[in-house]
Amino acid sequence: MKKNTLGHLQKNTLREQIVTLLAKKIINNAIQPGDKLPSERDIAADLDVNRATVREALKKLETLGLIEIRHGEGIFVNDYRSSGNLELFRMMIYLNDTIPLSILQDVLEMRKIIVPEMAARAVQECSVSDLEEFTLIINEQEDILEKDLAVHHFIAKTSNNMLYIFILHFFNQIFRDFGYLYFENPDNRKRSEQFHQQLYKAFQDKKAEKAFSITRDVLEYTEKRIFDYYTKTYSNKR
Amino acid sequence: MKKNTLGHLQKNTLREQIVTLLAKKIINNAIQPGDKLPSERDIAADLDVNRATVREALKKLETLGLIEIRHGEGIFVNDYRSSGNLELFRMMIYLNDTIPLSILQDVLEMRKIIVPEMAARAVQECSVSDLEEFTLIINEQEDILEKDLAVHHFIAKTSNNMLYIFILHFFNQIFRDFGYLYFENPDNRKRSEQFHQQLYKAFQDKKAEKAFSITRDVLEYTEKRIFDYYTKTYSNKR
DNA sequence: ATAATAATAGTGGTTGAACCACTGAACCAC
DNA sequence: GTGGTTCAGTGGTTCAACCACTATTATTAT
Repeated sequence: MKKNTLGHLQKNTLREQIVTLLAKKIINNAIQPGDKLPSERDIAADLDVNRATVREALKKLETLGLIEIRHGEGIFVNDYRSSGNLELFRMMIYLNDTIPLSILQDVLEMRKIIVPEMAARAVQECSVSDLEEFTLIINEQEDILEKDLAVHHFIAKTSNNMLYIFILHFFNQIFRDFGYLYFENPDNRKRSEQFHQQLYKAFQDKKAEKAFSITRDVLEYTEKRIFDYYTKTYSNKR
Repeated sequence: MKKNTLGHLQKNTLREQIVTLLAKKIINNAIQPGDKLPSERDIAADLDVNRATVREALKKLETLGLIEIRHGEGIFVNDYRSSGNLELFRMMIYLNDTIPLSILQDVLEMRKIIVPEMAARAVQECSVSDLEEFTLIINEQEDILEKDLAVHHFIAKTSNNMLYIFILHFFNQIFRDFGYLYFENPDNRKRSEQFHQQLYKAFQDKKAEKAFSITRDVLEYTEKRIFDYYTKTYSNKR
């Protein structure tokens, strides 16, 4: 493989390789916020790829909020800690081999704040046909992970807050990738089934406060179990 | 929109025009989820632009979660309601001339849930040097809008939850563009100054519960004033 | 006839060279 | 100083061609 100053390329399409390469450099602070990147022509020459390919990669990095491209001036690195968006946050999770504990904590904490509130609101907005949909989810979905994700998505949709749907989708993307580990444990599977049943009853009875506490409790249980698992698995590395 | 002396200029690269054009078609359901878009070549020919330009636009739409590009197959429209991200949500605000009331409600509601919790957490995490930074923000920032944004950013940073920083940045992007209207009102300016002072005291005294209630109260005030303004301004259109 | 295989058409991915449009700096004229 | 002019460097766009992947169709072997 060709040696160059920016690093090596390996993965899928050339463009995605460039995205990953530059994103890593920025997130790992190899390139500092405010720094100016080499020109598109220089990057292309350095990586030995075409300028159009580099431009597509840069366009993605710009949409992720990692860089700012100024016509006639150049390409500048943003401070992703203050200018990033959730898609970037998600990317950071997958950039490393293991999900950093700090990020996991952040996600679980935010989830614990938002989801119970939204469950309470969903109860208030829940119509008869919504409740029927809830029944279908609980009874017809075999896979426990998919069922749990569907329940959360139902909460999001029924809350009638589009912003919540988007944020929840972000949560679900993460838990779809890591949740299968969680549900390998029979206790956890049982706890989730219990949650679904309890929550359904709260929706049936229109008890918003009940839905709130039920949801908060299961998320606290989940958080505890995930931390246990995490510290057990990686304790030797820390 | 953004305020400046002479008025609002719209920047317009060909690529961004294409992004806006296609995004509107998708969000307004002129193109349905699951639909296949014309090929890159056909789109380029249809719009009378080069294929490379179209590709850059498509790359952005893909990063926004609006479409999925499959090598050898084609371009497919996603269901943005379940696959979108916050950057897309933000774009939806600016696609129309006026920010839809429903979206405004969603944002304000979510803000009311998240920010007080984070303020409480920030108090607990707040160090002496953090408090000094808070002092600087309150005393040295002249512009009330910038000061308010800085206070919120301080809360986010001090809470030590990176996910919150990202979500708050999303809020701030919106309020930076619309907040000047809000602060034209002297009552609102005064209310915010009061909030900053009260919150600083809560941080000083390490009163997390106090910070929570103070923040919740000001957000409720803000929400009310914004709705008043909105319904007053657009009442004839509805 | 059927199943495996090969050719084909259509799609996105990449390339190279060229030119346009914008920015900042240096220089010039007033 | 102030305002133009030029120039070099940057991103934005174009064109024409080819590569790589996918699904379909035609062909072949059984």
